[in-house]
Amino acid sequence: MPELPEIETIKRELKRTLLGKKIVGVLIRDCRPIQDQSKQKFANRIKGTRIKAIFRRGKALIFKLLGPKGNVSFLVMHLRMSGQLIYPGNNSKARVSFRLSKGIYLDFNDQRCLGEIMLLDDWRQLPFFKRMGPEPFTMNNRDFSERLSARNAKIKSLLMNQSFIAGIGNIYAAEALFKAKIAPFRKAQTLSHKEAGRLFKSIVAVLTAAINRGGSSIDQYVRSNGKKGGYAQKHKLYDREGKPCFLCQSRIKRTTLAGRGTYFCPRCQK
DNA sequence: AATGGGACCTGCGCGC
DNA sequence: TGCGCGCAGGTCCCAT
Repeated sequence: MPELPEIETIKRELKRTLLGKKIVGVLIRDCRPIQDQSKQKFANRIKGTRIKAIFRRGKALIFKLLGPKGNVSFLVMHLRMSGQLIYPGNNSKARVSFRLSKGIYLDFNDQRCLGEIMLLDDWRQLPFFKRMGPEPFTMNNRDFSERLSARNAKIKSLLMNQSFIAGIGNIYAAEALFKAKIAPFRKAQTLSHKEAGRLFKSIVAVLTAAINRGGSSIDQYVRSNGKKGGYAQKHKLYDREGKPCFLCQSRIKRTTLAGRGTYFCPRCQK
């Protein structure tokens, strides 16, 4: 799943339901999500730990765990394209089920099997996080514009580049560009200072609105309670090829950019 | 260093 | 009905 708003939604929900809970055991039905160590080692290490904190970095969800001997470890999850985290879980086919006390499970489902689960002593040492760019909500307009002006890539590719800015994927890149009225295939450095500022504001606005509605449920994404997020109904572009633009009635176009489906309004976005 | 294309997976919808 | 193809919210690896 998904992008920053979806992971942020799950994080907020799981903080309410899981903080302080103990992981009694883990059921690994499919070991593919866990690749950095053996199933057995993973299970032994996680057993008996307590969830002390839950936070998000980019599109990754991170649990801070405290072991019985006071040792700290971090459970890092990336849902990639089709991962789901469900609590309380009820799926006997979940790839991984974390057993909490009273026999209640946290399920990790993942249809396409691209997701990842890692147990680490220090999440910050992971190369994935070391090269990750700033969070949109801690960045300011000036940083964004300055970094943008140094780049030659097409603006949509750059927004989806996690080392440039963290958390934005195909849907929110498209929606933010529409709101800012900037065409996705423009080269980043051709954006005026004013356009860059408008784009940054649009990113923050779109991500915030999506979080407020619990994310975009397209295909697999659901909230941790299994219910759909409400932002897909608010999409102005995504999956609307051939339909009229809400602003100018022109037909929304779809093209491929950097290997990804890319929607835009040929009239509104310049 | 930065950029773009293909690979990794499974399953769905479409056209023939 | 059935098959093959293209497509899907992400990221890594590799060639340029």
